[in-house]
Amino acid sequence: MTDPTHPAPSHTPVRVRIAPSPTGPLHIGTARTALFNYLFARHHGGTFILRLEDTDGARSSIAYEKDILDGLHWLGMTWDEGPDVAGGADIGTYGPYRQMQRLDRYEEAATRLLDQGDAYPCYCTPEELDAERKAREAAKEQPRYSGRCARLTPDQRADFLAEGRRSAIRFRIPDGPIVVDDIIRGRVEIDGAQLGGDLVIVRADGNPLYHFTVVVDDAAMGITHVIRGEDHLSNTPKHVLLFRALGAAVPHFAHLPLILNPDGSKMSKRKSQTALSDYLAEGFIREGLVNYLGLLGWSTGTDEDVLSLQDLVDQFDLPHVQKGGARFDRERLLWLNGQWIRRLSPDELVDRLRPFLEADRIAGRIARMPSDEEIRALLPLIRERLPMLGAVTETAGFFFADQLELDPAMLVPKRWGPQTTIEGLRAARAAIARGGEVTFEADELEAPLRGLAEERGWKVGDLFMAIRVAITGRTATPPLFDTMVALGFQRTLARLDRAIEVLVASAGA
RNA sequence: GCCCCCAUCGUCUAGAGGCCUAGGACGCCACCCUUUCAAGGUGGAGAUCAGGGGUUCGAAUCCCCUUGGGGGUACCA
Repeated sequence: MTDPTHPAPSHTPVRVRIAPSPTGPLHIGTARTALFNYLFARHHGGTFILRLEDTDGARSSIAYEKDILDGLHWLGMTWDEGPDVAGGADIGTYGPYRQMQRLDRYEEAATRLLDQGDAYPCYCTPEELDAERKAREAAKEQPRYSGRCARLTPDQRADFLAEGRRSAIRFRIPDGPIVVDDIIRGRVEIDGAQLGGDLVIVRADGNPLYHFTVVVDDAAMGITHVIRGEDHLSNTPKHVLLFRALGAAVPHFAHLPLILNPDGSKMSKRKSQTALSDYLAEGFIREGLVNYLGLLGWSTGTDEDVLSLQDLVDQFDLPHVQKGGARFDRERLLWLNGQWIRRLSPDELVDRLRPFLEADRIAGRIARMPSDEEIRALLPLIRERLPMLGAVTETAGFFFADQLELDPAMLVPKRWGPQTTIEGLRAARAAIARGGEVTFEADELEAPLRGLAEERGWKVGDLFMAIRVAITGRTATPPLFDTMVALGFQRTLARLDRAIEVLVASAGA
């Protein structure tokens, strides 16, 4: 914390925010940015704020707002200020935390900039601007607003008004270097002349624009550290200028590396699964996702890689954030998810599995819904076979089937023919029945069946595989005897009988 | 086009001038365990630290150039 590249937040209480725009479902990148802000806030005992940037009325919706808030909560994050529930009331004293409810503040700030001469009304129409841009393009000049409205006389303004023109408001961007001291990237210097000319901060229809609202809000909410994606780095000089013009303290900036598609471009819906809810629906659990996201672009500097949210809070720091973009690696996420599924308590795992089984029951992928006790009993057989919760039916669905779909070809082990298989299954059935229901236990089943194979000169693997497919319909299953026990004496025998029937029928034909 | 950022195994990364004949993890390949599949264990392949110049007794680490990648450049956020 005394690192020189790490502005000591101990002096001023940390205030950070995540400012999602409810124009789509919670994006995995937004979730990570939120997480890093959250970790930073909690690590330093600061305040984590959620602000909704909903000024794009046409694209914003309460459904997306809900998706975003629910997703962040689901991951385990809580915020100290902002709306706690979608559409709900704000918590915190710097509110409101929805930009649509802060329009008066933007208006006030814009008026101030106008009065100070830092901003001016611009009467150019979109058509004029467009023509200007094209002309510059043709002349191979950089796109940049000419500034034609920057020095209008009162008379000229009156004329435009008389024409019925409405004005946007532009903020003056002076030429000259602007320095951004980024905690992650160091000193970044950009010339104001490269910023595209004076910036529109309020549209002709009166709606304030993003670059303006973020700054007004960050200033008003006392944000001390702006932690966001690298895609905002180039625009930061505009923000710095705005903070200064508004007479506000410029916050510290930390630009995070972007999450990339497998091909290395900025992560997009087109090339990747970006909605957090889609991961949730597949059965990724919060512990796995948080762990993975926390390590995308940041590391502890040690060899540990299975980390809980609390571990991340304890160890998080900005200087260890990577500068280069990070490709999203589903395999690694899957592995971490499996790690965390195995670490869940039995009760917890049953609770998390239940909705997936219910969904598959409704979808008709399993015939009946198992009880909690039944799921719990199966846990030792399936928990290390679940990379994600959604795999439960694939792994254990045969337990809850009324009748297995049996493929005669699959029933016959590679080295065996149909006749041998029928023989083997009949003999196995007899041996199991002979053992009786009382001693129907994994330990008691193995010896007689093994003995049977030896006696008949069969490879145990072949016999066991035939039985396995007969009672599960699959070649890959949990351990055979545990599976039989979980299935129960009667059902095991019934399934063996049916498999024999199926084989006899297909062999006879 | 212009501006900005970045550059260590396929991927995520450790590394802040000598501890590096570059470490860990995922994935991959073997082997062990084993009735299948997993899980677990052990071992292995895998990076001339993008390339080239400097600086230094010494560079993956500092500087410059080149190349490559990414981002930005709206009356979108």
